[in-house]
Amino acid sequence: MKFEVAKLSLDHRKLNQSFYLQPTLKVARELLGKIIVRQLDGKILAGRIVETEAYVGENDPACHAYGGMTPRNKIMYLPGGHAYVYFTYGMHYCFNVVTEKEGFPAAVLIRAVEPIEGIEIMKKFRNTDDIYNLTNGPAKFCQAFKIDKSLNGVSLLGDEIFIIDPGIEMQFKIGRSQRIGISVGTDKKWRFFIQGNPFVSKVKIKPRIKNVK
DNA sequence: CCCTCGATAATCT
DNA sequence: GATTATCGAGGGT
Repeated sequence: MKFEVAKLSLDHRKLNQSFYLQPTLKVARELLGKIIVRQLDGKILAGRIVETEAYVGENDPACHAYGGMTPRNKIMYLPGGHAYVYFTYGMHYCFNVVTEKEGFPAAVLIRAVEPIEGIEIMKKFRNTDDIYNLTNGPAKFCQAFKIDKSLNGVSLLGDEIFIIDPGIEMQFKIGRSQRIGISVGTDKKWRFFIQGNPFVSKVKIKPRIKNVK
């Protein structure tokens, strides 16, 4: 049947665990151009990853694992190749790819993708027809792909959500900047994106206000 | 186009 | 009690 053929093809190109066990900054860069696939009720949603951010270990003050393990961040301590999904600002989800070996808490935040398949479904989930506003932000991507905490901790080698190599050479320049929306760790340029791609998020560097009474 | 601000609740201290 | 790896509405330019 049609669905099985598609599934076999996707399995063939699925990134394996050794990819995710690599250093987080490398994974963050190499995820650019890869295709993230969500299977939902027999339907496929897919998009090209165009923007990522790295969060690396207990010494990175912007990483959720800064200061050690908590109930929320324990998924980051799993071996690379798991999904880490968290809830923030009282209404949004963010999706991360866990990286590196078991016990080392690190992950890559998927900040934006370019819609490829299932675009009409994404428009419904996002309640907009503007294709440039579907997936150009970490919480927008989650809403478009129906990602919530039920995916927290699932394996990226499974069928619910995974990443594949498109198998064709794509030429692009990688841009980098400090990470977005954080108040610490702003000295690290650990945000990566495909330069010139129109589906990259609109950047607003958060103004630093500290010690204000 | 731009910028400011409010929403809204899990999470951690 | 404070903060938050965000987004969209609203109003000004």
